[in-house]
Amino acid sequence: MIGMSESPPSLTGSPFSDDSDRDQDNKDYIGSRKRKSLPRWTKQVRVSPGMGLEGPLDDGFSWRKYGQKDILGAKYPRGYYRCTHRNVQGCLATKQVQRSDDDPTIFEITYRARHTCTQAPGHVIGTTTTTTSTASTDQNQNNNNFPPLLEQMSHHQTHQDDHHHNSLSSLRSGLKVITEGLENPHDGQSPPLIISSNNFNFPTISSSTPLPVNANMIDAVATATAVLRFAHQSMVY
DNA sequence: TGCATTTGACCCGC
DNA sequence: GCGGGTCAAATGCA
Repeated sequence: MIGMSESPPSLTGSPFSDDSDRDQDNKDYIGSRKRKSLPRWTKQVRVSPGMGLEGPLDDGFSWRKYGQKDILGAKYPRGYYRCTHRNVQGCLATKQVQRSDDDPTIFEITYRARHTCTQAPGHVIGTTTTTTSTASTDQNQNNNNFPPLLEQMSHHQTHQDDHHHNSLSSLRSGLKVITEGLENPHDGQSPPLIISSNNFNFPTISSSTPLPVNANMIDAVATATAVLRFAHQSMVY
């Protein structure tokens, strides 16, 4: 599977170390429910008001909700999702969806562990939903592929403007992908990078253009596509 | 009937 | 002890 052949973020440098602990020792994990500090990364997704968005944002993967909790100090409950293929393929990817208190149109999505399933996120390239990484609790080196260089990608994608679908243009107007957490790779001081419709171009699925993509870009493209798919679905609804 | 969601309880880390 | 994260039974839905 493209993009998943690589090792998921690991703290120890040993591929799958974090997840495999839980995976191969799954019984122990279930029995003890011992939590380990998994690598995580966060992205914020802004949606247009009135889109009727609730619950998990469709990032191209199939998520199954397994819990919801009211978080202290948070206005909205936090939803807990895991990969639908967890049982079948042992995919340990999980995500948490927290609606922003300040701006209900912003959803903060925290991903933990990467998909090890073979599920295609509705896109031929990329299998992760990673757009931005915060590696909030763990070392940054976990994220071999994170954070995706959105700016780089944006610049690259700029050359593909001609391929944009007109029908998608309107959708983009209300979307933003906001990075947070880690310092800006350029200056380390900049505020979160905001990718909006003005400076972010979504790739086309059918594009056969051989892109000199790297892993970061693949992740970023996958996420961008996922967000776009969500917007499209919301529009359909 | 099978799968997804809800929700209270349980467990762990701080 | 508290709060966050997960489990699992109950429930809903197609």
